[in-house]
Amino acid sequence: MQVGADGPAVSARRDEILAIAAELFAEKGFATATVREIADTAGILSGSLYHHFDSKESMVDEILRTLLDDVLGRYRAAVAAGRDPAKTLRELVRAAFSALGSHRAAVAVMINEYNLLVQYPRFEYLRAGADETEQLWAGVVEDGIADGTFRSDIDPHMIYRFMRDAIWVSVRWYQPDGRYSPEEIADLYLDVLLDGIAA
Amino acid sequence: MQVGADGPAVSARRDEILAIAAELFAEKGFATATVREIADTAGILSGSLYHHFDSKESMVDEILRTLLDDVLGRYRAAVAAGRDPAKTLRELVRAAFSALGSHRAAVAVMINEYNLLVQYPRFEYLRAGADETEQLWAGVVEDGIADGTFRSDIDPHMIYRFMRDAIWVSVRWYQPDGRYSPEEIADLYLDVLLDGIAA
DNA sequence: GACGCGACCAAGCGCGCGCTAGGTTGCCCG
DNA sequence: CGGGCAACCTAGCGCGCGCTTGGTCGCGTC
Repeated sequence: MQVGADGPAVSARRDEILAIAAELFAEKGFATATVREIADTAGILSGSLYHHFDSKESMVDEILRTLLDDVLGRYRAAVAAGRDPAKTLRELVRAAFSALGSHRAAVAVMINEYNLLVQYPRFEYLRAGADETEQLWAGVVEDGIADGTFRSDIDPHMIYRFMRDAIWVSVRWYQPDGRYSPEEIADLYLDVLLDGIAA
Repeated sequence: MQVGADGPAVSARRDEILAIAAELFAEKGFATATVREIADTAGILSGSLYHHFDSKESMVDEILRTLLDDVLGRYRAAVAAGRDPAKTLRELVRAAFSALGSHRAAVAVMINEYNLLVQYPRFEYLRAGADETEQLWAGVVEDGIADGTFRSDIDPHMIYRFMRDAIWVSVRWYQPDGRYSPEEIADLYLDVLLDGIAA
Protein backbone atom coordinates (compact mmCIF):
# COMPACT_ATOMS: atom_id res chain seq x y z
CA MET A 1 0.00 0.00 0.00
CA GLN A 2 1.20 3.47 -0.87
CA VAL A 3 0.80 6.20 1.66
CA GLY A 4 0.81 9.95 1.15
CA ALA A 5 2.89 12.32 3.25
CA ASP A 6 0.44 12.27 6.13
CA GLY A 7 -2.80 11.55 4.32
CA PRO A 8 -4.89 8.41 3.97
CA ALA A 9 -3.95 5.34 1.96
CA VAL A 10 -3.80 5.60 -1.84
CA SER A 11 -5.48 3.01 -4.06
CA ALA A 12 -7.56 3.05 -7.23
CA ARG A 13 -10.08 0.65 -5.72
CA ARG A 14 -10.37 2.90 -2.69
CA ASP A 15 -11.13 5.94 -4.84
CA GLU A 16 -13.71 3.91 -6.72
CA ILE A 17 -15.51 2.95 -3.51
CA LEU A 18 -15.31 6.52 -2.27
CA ALA A 19 -16.99 7.75 -5.46
CA ILE A 20 -19.76 5.18 -4.98
CA ALA A 21 -20.23 6.27 -1.38
CA ALA A 22 -20.40 9.94 -2.42
CA GLU A 23 -23.04 9.12 -5.01
CA LEU A 24 -25.19 7.24 -2.49
CA PHE A 25 -24.74 9.82 0.25
CA ALA A 26 -25.81 12.48 -2.25
CA GLU A 27 -28.83 10.53 -3.43
CA LYS A 28 -30.20 9.18 -0.15
CA GLY A 29 -28.50 11.19 2.57
CA PHE A 30 -25.64 10.15 4.84
CA ALA A 31 -27.85 8.60 7.50
CA THR A 32 -30.15 6.78 5.07
CA ALA A 33 -27.50 5.27 2.81
CA THR A 34 -26.16 2.09 4.42
CA VAL A 35 -22.74 0.48 4.29
CA ARG A 36 -24.41 -2.59 2.82
CA GLU A 37 -25.71 -0.55 -0.12
CA ILE A 38 -22.29 0.95 -0.72
CA ALA A 39 -20.69 -2.49 -0.61
CA ASP A 40 -23.37 -4.01 -2.87
CA THR A 41 -22.84 -1.31 -5.47
CA ALA A 42 -19.09 -1.88 -5.29
CA GLY A 43 -19.66 -5.63 -5.68
CA ILE A 44 -18.26 -6.66 -2.30
CA LEU A 45 -19.63 -7.51 1.15
CA SER A 46 -20.22 -4.81 3.73
CA GLY A 47 -17.48 -6.05 6.04
CA SER A 48 -14.90 -5.74 3.27
CA LEU A 49 -15.37 -1.97 3.26
CA TYR A 50 -13.49 -1.88 6.53
CA HIS A 51 -10.37 -3.10 4.83
CA HIS A 52 -10.31 0.32 3.14
CA PHE A 53 -11.94 2.64 5.68
CA ASP A 54 -12.13 3.00 9.45
CA SER A 55 -15.82 3.83 9.47
CA LYS A 56 -18.73 5.20 7.49
CA GLU A 57 -18.01 8.57 9.08
CA SER A 58 -14.43 8.59 7.80
CA MET A 59 -15.76 8.07 4.27
CA VAL A 60 -17.85 11.23 4.32
CA ASP A 61 -14.99 13.01 6.06
CA GLU A 62 -12.62 12.22 3.21
CA ILE A 63 -15.21 13.14 0.57
CA LEU A 64 -15.77 16.56 2.11
CA ARG A 65 -12.10 17.29 2.84
CA THR A 66 -11.22 16.63 -0.80
CA LEU A 67 -13.96 18.96 -2.01
CA LEU A 68 -13.08 21.70 0.45
CA ASP A 69 -9.36 21.56 -0.37
CA ASP A 70 -10.11 21.92 -4.05
CA VAL A 71 -12.59 24.80 -3.95
CA LEU A 72 -10.78 26.74 -1.23
CA GLY A 73 -7.60 26.46 -3.27
CA ARG A 74 -9.39 27.95 -6.27
CA TYR A 75 -10.93 30.75 -4.19
CA ARG A 76 -7.56 31.68 -2.69
CA ALA A 77 -5.94 31.70 -6.12
CA ALA A 78 -8.71 33.84 -7.58
CA VAL A 79 -8.35 36.46 -4.85
CA ALA A 80 -4.54 36.31 -4.81
CA ALA A 81 -4.46 37.08 -8.55
CA GLY A 82 -5.30 40.63 -7.53
CA ARG A 83 -7.51 41.58 -10.48
CA ASP A 84 -10.29 44.12 -10.23
CA PRO A 85 -13.34 43.18 -8.11
CA ALA A 86 -15.65 42.43 -11.05
CA LYS A 87 -13.19 40.00 -12.62
CA THR A 88 -12.32 38.41 -9.29
CA LEU A 89 -15.97 37.88 -8.46
CA ARG A 90 -16.46 36.30 -11.86
CA GLU A 91 -13.58 33.92 -11.13
CA LEU A 92 -15.10 32.98 -7.76
CA VAL A 93 -18.54 32.29 -9.22
CA ARG A 94 -17.05 30.23 -12.03
CA ALA A 95 -14.89 28.27 -9.59
CA ALA A 96 -17.94 27.44 -7.48
CA PHE A 97 -20.10 26.40 -10.42
CA SER A 98 -17.30 24.36 -11.95
CA ALA A 99 -17.30 22.18 -8.81
CA LEU A 100 -20.70 21.04 -10.07
CA GLY A 101 -18.92 19.41 -12.97
CA SER A 102 -15.96 17.91 -11.16
CA HIS A 103 -17.41 17.07 -7.73
CA ARG A 104 -21.17 16.92 -8.24
CA ALA A 105 -21.92 14.26 -5.61
CA ALA A 106 -19.54 15.76 -3.07
CA VAL A 107 -21.18 19.18 -3.44
CA ALA A 108 -24.60 17.63 -2.85
CA VAL A 109 -23.34 15.88 0.27
CA MET A 110 -21.82 19.14 1.51
CA ILE A 111 -24.99 21.20 1.24
CA ASN A 112 -27.25 18.41 2.49
CA GLU A 113 -25.19 17.30 5.48
CA TYR A 114 -23.35 20.48 6.50
CA ASN A 115 -25.77 21.48 9.23
CA LEU A 116 -25.80 18.00 10.75
CA LEU A 117 -22.08 17.23 10.58
CA VAL A 118 -20.81 20.63 11.69
CA GLN A 119 -22.23 19.90 15.14
CA TYR A 120 -19.54 17.28 15.76
CA PRO A 121 -15.93 18.13 16.71
CA ARG A 122 -14.57 15.89 13.97
CA PHE A 123 -16.17 18.12 11.34
CA GLU A 124 -15.37 21.53 12.78
CA TYR A 125 -13.10 22.16 9.80
CA LEU A 126 -16.28 22.53 7.73
CA ARG A 127 -17.16 25.67 9.63
CA ALA A 128 -13.61 26.96 9.30
CA GLY A 129 -13.82 26.45 5.53
CA ALA A 130 -17.21 28.16 5.35
CA ASP A 131 -15.88 31.11 7.36
CA GLU A 132 -12.82 31.55 5.17
CA THR A 133 -15.00 31.36 2.07
CA GLU A 134 -17.29 34.07 3.41
CA GLN A 135 -14.30 36.30 4.20
CA LEU A 136 -12.89 35.89 0.70
CA TRP A 137 -16.17 36.46 -1.15
CA ALA A 138 -17.51 39.27 1.02
CA GLY A 139 -14.07 40.92 0.88
CA VAL A 140 -14.24 41.07 -2.90
CA VAL A 141 -17.71 42.61 -2.72
CA GLU A 142 -16.44 45.18 -0.22
CA ASP A 143 -13.51 46.05 -2.48
CA GLY A 144 -15.96 46.50 -5.33
CA ILE A 145 -18.13 48.83 -3.28
CA ALA A 146 -15.06 50.83 -2.22
CA ASP A 147 -13.85 51.39 -5.79
CA GLY A 148 -17.31 52.08 -7.21
CA THR A 149 -17.74 48.83 -9.15
CA PHE A 150 -20.72 47.77 -7.05
CA ARG A 151 -23.59 49.69 -5.51
CA SER A 152 -22.85 51.14 -2.10
CA ASP A 153 -26.27 50.38 -0.62
CA ILE A 154 -25.88 46.60 -0.49
CA ASP A 155 -24.84 44.39 2.44
CA PRO A 156 -21.77 42.38 1.32
CA HIS A 157 -22.47 39.47 3.65
CA MET A 158 -26.12 39.29 2.64
CA ILE A 159 -25.09 39.34 -1.01
CA TYR A 160 -22.58 36.60 -0.29
CA ARG A 161 -25.32 34.42 1.20
CA PHE A 162 -27.65 34.95 -1.74
CA MET A 163 -24.84 34.04 -4.14
CA ARG A 164 -23.65 31.02 -2.19
CA ASP A 165 -27.15 29.63 -1.82
CA ALA A 166 -28.16 30.08 -5.44
CA ILE A 167 -24.90 28.56 -6.64
CA TRP A 168 -24.51 25.57 -4.36
CA VAL A 169 -28.13 24.56 -4.28
CA SER A 170 -28.18 24.47 -8.07
CA VAL A 171 -26.59 21.05 -7.64
CA ARG A 172 -30.13 19.86 -7.02
CA TRP A 173 -31.31 20.63 -10.51
CA TYR A 174 -28.06 20.73 -12.44
CA GLN A 175 -27.90 17.95 -15.05
CA PRO A 176 -24.44 16.95 -16.36
CA ASP A 177 -25.91 16.16 -19.78
CA GLY A 178 -28.43 19.01 -19.70
CA ARG A 179 -28.89 22.20 -21.66
CA TYR A 180 -26.27 24.29 -19.88
CA SER A 181 -22.70 23.61 -18.81
CA PRO A 182 -21.51 24.81 -15.39
CA GLU A 183 -19.61 27.64 -17.11
CA GLU A 184 -22.75 28.76 -18.95
CA ILE A 185 -24.83 28.65 -15.79
CA ALA A 186 -22.15 30.69 -14.03
CA ASP A 187 -22.28 33.35 -16.73
CA LEU A 188 -26.09 33.42 -16.77
CA TYR A 189 -26.11 33.85 -13.02
CA LEU A 190 -23.46 36.57 -13.03
CA ASP A 191 -25.35 38.41 -15.71
CA VAL A 192 -28.50 38.53 -13.57
CA LEU A 193 -26.57 39.27 -10.40
CA LEU A 194 -24.73 42.24 -11.88
CA ASP A 195 -27.45 43.88 -13.93
CA GLY A 196 -30.75 42.52 -12.57
CA ILE A 197 -33.73 41.28 -14.50
CA ALA A 198 -35.47 44.62 -14.93
CA ALA A 199 -35.61 45.91 -18.51
CA MET B 1 -61.83 13.73 19.71
CA GLN B 2 -62.81 16.26 17.09
CA VAL B 3 -62.32 15.39 13.49
CA GLY B 4 -62.13 17.73 10.48
CA ALA B 5 -64.10 17.16 7.30
CA ASP B 6 -61.67 14.58 5.98
CA GLY B 7 -58.44 15.60 7.68
CA PRO B 8 -56.57 14.17 10.64
CA ALA B 9 -57.60 14.44 14.28
CA VAL B 10 -57.63 17.86 15.94
CA SER B 11 -56.02 18.41 19.33
CA ALA B 12 -53.86 21.07 20.95
CA ARG B 13 -51.53 18.43 22.35
CA ARG B 14 -51.20 16.92 18.88
CA ASP B 15 -50.21 20.26 17.36
CA GLU B 16 -47.68 20.72 20.14
CA ILE B 17 -46.03 17.37 19.42
CA LEU B 18 -46.08 18.07 15.70
CA ALA B 19 -44.24 21.36 16.28
CA ILE B 20 -41.62 19.52 18.36
CA ALA B 21 -41.21 16.91 15.63
CA ALA B 22 -40.81 19.62 12.98
CA GLU B 23 -38.13 21.32 15.06
CA LEU B 24 -36.18 18.08 15.51
CA PHE B 25 -36.57 17.01 11.89
CA ALA B 26 -35.27 20.42 10.87
CA GLU B 27 -32.32 20.32 13.24
CA LYS B 28 -31.12 16.74 12.82
CA GLY B 29 -32.81 15.47 9.67
CA PHE B 30 -35.79 13.15 9.36
CA ALA B 31 -33.74 9.94 9.45
CA THR B 32 -31.48 11.03 12.30
CA ALA B 33 -34.13 12.39 14.65
CA THR B 34 -35.68 9.49 16.57
CA VAL B 35 -39.18 8.99 17.90
CA ARG B 36 -37.64 8.64 21.36
CA GLU B 37 -36.16 12.14 21.08
CA ILE B 38 -39.47 13.58 19.98
CA ALA B 39 -41.26 11.86 22.85
CA ASP B 40 -38.59 12.92 25.38
CA THR B 41 -38.89 16.55 24.32
CA ALA B 42 -42.67 16.32 24.61
CA GLY B 43 -42.30 14.75 28.07
CA ILE B 44 -43.87 11.38 27.24
CA LEU B 45 -42.69 7.89 26.31
CA SER B 46 -42.01 6.99 22.70
CA GLY B 47 -44.89 4.50 22.49
CA SER B 48 -47.35 7.19 23.53
CA LEU B 49 -46.67 9.06 20.28
CA TYR B 50 -48.63 6.36 18.51
CA HIS B 51 -51.77 7.40 20.32
CA HIS B 52 -51.59 10.59 18.24
CA PHE B 53 -49.93 9.44 15.00
CA ASP B 54 -49.83 6.36 12.81
CA SER B 55 -46.10 6.54 12.19
CA LYS B 56 -43.04 8.77 12.10
CA GLU B 57 -43.63 9.10 8.37
CA SER B 58 -47.15 10.42 8.86
CA MET B 59 -45.75 13.15 11.12
CA VAL B 60 -43.48 14.55 8.43
CA ASP B 61 -46.31 14.08 5.92
CA GLU B 62 -48.63 16.29 7.95
CA ILE B 63 -45.90 18.89 8.53
CA LEU B 64 -45.20 19.23 4.81
CA ARG B 65 -48.86 19.14 3.71
CA THR B 66 -49.66 22.01 6.05
CA LEU B 67 -46.76 24.08 4.73
CA LEU B 68 -47.56 23.34 1.09
CA ASP B 69 -51.24 24.18 1.49
CA ASP B 70 -50.36 27.52 3.04
CA VAL B 71 -47.73 28.72 0.57
CA LEU B 72 -49.50 27.40 -2.52
CA GLY B 73 -52.63 29.24 -1.38
CA ARG B 74 -50.66 32.47 -1.14
CA TYR B 75 -49.04 31.95 -4.54
CA ARG B 76 -52.40 31.29 -6.20
CA ALA B 77 -53.92 34.36 -4.58
CA ALA B 78 -50.99 36.55 -5.63
CA VAL B 79 -51.27 35.49 -9.25
CA ALA B 80 -55.08 35.58 -9.28
CA ALA B 81 -55.03 39.21 -8.09
CA GLY B 82 -53.98 40.03 -11.66
CA ARG B 83 -51.65 42.93 -10.93
CA ASP B 84 -48.74 43.81 -13.16
CA PRO B 85 -45.82 41.35 -13.29
CA ALA B 86 -43.48 43.41 -11.11
CA LYS B 87 -46.03 43.70 -8.32
CA THR B 88 -47.07 40.08 -8.61
CA LEU B 89 -43.47 38.89 -8.45
CA ARG B 90 -42.98 41.04 -5.38
CA GLU B 91 -46.00 39.38 -3.77
CA LEU B 92 -44.64 35.93 -4.57
CA VAL B 93 -41.21 36.65 -3.12
CA ARG B 94 -42.73 38.15 0.01
CA ALA B 95 -45.05 35.18 0.44
CA ALA B 96 -42.13 32.78 0.19
CA PHE B 97 -39.95 34.70 2.64
CA SER B 98 -42.80 35.16 5.08
CA ALA B 99 -43.00 31.39 5.43
CA LEU B 100 -39.64 31.73 7.15
CA GLY B 101 -41.42 33.53 9.94
CA SER B 102 -44.52 31.40 10.25
CA HIS B 103 -43.23 27.92 9.33
CA ARG B 104 -39.47 28.08 9.84
CA ALA B 105 -38.94 24.46 10.87
CA ALA B 106 -41.31 23.12 8.22
CA VAL B 107 -39.48 25.04 5.49
CA ALA B 108 -36.18 23.57 6.65
CA VAL B 109 -37.63 20.07 6.57
CA MET B 110 -39.01 20.69 3.09
CA ILE B 111 -35.72 21.77 1.55
CA ASN B 112 -33.66 19.18 3.41
CA GLU B 113 -35.85 16.15 2.82
CA TYR B 114 -37.55 16.94 -0.50
CA ASN B 115 -35.16 14.92 -2.65
CA LEU B 116 -35.37 11.90 -0.37
CA LEU B 117 -39.12 11.85 0.25
CA VAL B 118 -40.25 12.64 -3.28
CA GLN B 119 -38.97 9.21 -4.32
CA TYR B 120 -41.80 7.51 -2.44
CA PRO B 121 -45.40 7.30 -3.77
CA ARG B 122 -46.78 8.66 -0.53
CA PHE B 123 -45.00 11.96 -1.09
CA GLU B 124 -45.65 12.43 -4.78
CA TYR B 125 -47.79 15.45 -3.93
CA LEU B 126 -44.54 17.25 -3.11
CA ARG B 127 -43.54 17.10 -6.77
CA ALA B 128 -47.00 18.23 -7.83
CA GLY B 129 -46.71 21.22 -5.51
CA ALA B 130 -43.22 22.05 -6.79
CA ASP B 131 -44.44 21.83 -10.39
CA GLU B 132 -47.40 24.12 -9.79
CA THR B 133 -45.15 26.60 -8.02
CA GLU B 134 -42.76 26.64 -10.96
CA GLN B 135 -45.64 27.20 -13.39
CA LEU B 136 -46.96 30.13 -11.35
CA TRP B 137 -43.60 31.83 -10.82
CA ALA B 138 -42.18 31.27 -14.30
CA GLY B 139 -45.51 32.40 -15.78
CA VAL B 140 -45.22 35.74 -14.03
CA VAL B 141 -41.67 36.17 -15.33
CA GLU B 142 -42.88 35.32 -18.84
CA ASP B 143 -45.68 37.87 -18.58
CA GLY B 144 -43.12 40.44 -17.47
CA ILE B 145 -40.90 39.68 -20.44
CA ALA B 146 -43.89 39.93 -22.79
CA ASP B 147 -44.96 43.35 -21.55
CA GLY B 148 -41.42 44.73 -21.34
CA THR B 149 -41.11 44.79 -17.55
CA PHE B 150 -38.25 42.29 -17.56
CA ARG B 151 -35.35 41.74 -19.93
CA SER B 152 -36.12 39.55 -22.92
CA ASP B 153 -32.79 37.68 -22.87
CA ILE B 154 -33.39 35.74 -19.65
CA ASP B 155 -34.62 32.16 -19.21
CA PRO B 156 -37.77 32.30 -16.99
CA HIS B 157 -37.30 28.81 -15.61
CA MET B 158 -33.64 29.40 -14.84
CA ILE B 159 -34.55 32.66 -13.11
CA TYR B 160 -37.22 30.81 -11.16
CA ARG B 161 -34.67 28.30 -9.92
CA PHE B 162 -32.22 30.98 -8.83
CA MET B 163 -35.01 32.76 -6.95
CA ARG B 164 -36.42 29.65 -5.35
CA ASP B 165 -33.00 28.46 -4.20
CA ALA B 166 -31.84 31.76 -2.78
CA ILE B 167 -35.15 32.22 -0.97
CA TRP B 168 -35.79 28.78 0.50
CA VAL B 169 -32.23 28.00 1.44
CA SER B 170 -32.06 31.23 3.40
CA VAL B 171 -33.84 29.27 6.11
CA ARG B 172 -30.38 27.96 6.94
CA TRP B 173 -29.05 31.30 8.04
CA TYR B 174 -32.24 33.20 8.84
CA GLN B 175 -32.45 34.10 12.52
CA PRO B 176 -35.88 34.95 13.94
CA ASP B 177 -34.34 37.46 16.34
CA GLY B 178 -31.71 38.66 13.91
CA ARG B 179 -31.02 41.91 12.13
CA TYR B 180 -33.57 41.55 9.35
CA SER B 181 -37.20 40.44 9.29
CA PRO B 182 -38.43 38.14 6.53
CA GLU B 183 -40.11 41.13 4.86
CA GLU B 184 -36.87 43.13 4.89
CA ILE B 185 -34.90 40.21 3.49
CA ALA B 186 -37.53 39.84 0.76
CA ASP B 187 -37.18 43.49 -0.21
CA LEU B 188 -33.37 43.34 -0.14
CA TYR B 189 -33.46 40.30 -2.36
CA LEU B 190 -35.95 41.79 -4.80
CA ASP B 191 -33.88 44.94 -5.01
CA VAL B 192 -30.80 42.97 -6.09
CA LEU B 193 -32.79 40.68 -8.36
CA LEU B 194 -34.43 43.53 -10.25
CA ASP B 195 -31.56 45.99 -10.58
CA GLY B 196 -28.40 43.95 -9.96
CA ILE B 197 -25.40 44.86 -7.84
CA ALA B 198 -23.48 46.79 -10.50
CA ALA B 199 -23.15 50.51 -9.82
C1' DG C 1 -71.10 6.36 41.00
C1' DA C 2 -70.51 3.95 36.89
C1' DC C 3 -69.23 4.73 32.23
C1' DG C 4 -66.65 6.43 28.27
C1' DC C 5 -62.69 8.20 26.56
C1' DG C 6 -58.48 10.88 25.70
C1' DA C 7 -53.82 10.69 27.25
C1' DC C 8 -50.21 8.23 28.59
C1' DC C 9 -47.28 4.24 30.75
C1' DA C 10 -44.84 -0.42 30.93
C1' DA C 11 -42.49 -3.72 28.66
C1' DG C 12 -40.50 -5.49 24.99
C1' DC C 13 -40.39 -7.50 19.90
C1' DG C 14 -38.02 -7.95 15.63
C1' DC C 15 -35.28 -5.92 12.33
C1' DG C 16 -31.52 -3.72 10.15
C1' DC C 17 -27.85 -1.07 11.33
C1' DG C 18 -22.46 -0.22 11.79
C1' DC C 19 -18.91 -2.85 12.70
C1' DT C 20 -15.61 -6.98 14.01
C1' DA C 21 -12.54 -11.16 13.98
C1' DG C 22 -10.46 -14.65 11.75
C1' DG C 23 -9.86 -17.07 7.40
C1' DT C 24 -9.10 -17.52 2.16
C1' DT C 25 -7.39 -16.27 -2.42
C1' DG C 26 -4.34 -14.76 -5.86
C1' DC C 27 -0.86 -11.66 -7.53
C1' DC C 28 3.86 -9.62 -7.14
C1' DC C 29 8.59 -9.93 -5.99
C1' DG C 30 13.09 -11.90 -4.76
C1' DC D 1 8.95 -21.55 -5.64
C1' DG D 2 7.82 -19.45 -1.39
C1' DG D 3 6.79 -15.38 1.61
C1' DG D 4 4.12 -11.21 2.03
C1' DC D 5 0.28 -8.58 1.43
C1' DA D 6 -3.87 -6.29 -0.65
C1' DA D 7 -8.45 -7.57 -1.34
C1' DC D 8 -12.19 -9.80 -0.06
C1' DC D 9 -15.19 -13.45 2.36
C1' DT D 10 -17.70 -15.81 6.31
C1' DA D 11 -20.32 -15.38 10.12
C1' DG D 12 -22.31 -12.98 13.34
C1' DC D 13 -22.43 -9.55 17.65
C1' DG D 14 -24.73 -5.96 20.04
C1' DC D 15 -27.31 -1.92 19.83
C1' DG D 16 -30.84 1.30 18.91
C1' DC D 17 -34.42 1.86 15.93
C1' DG D 18 -39.76 2.20 14.80
C1' DC D 19 -43.52 0.28 16.49
C1' DT D 20 -47.03 -2.90 19.26
C1' DT D 21 -49.94 -4.64 22.97
C1' DG D 22 -52.32 -4.41 27.01
C1' DG D 23 -53.00 -1.79 30.92
C1' DT D 24 -53.59 2.62 34.09
C1' DC D 25 -55.33 7.14 35.37
C1' DG D 26 -58.22 11.03 35.70
C1' DC D 27 -61.75 14.05 33.97
C1' DG D 28 -66.33 15.14 32.25
C1' DT D 29 -71.13 13.37 31.72
C1' DC D 30 -75.80 11.80 33.02
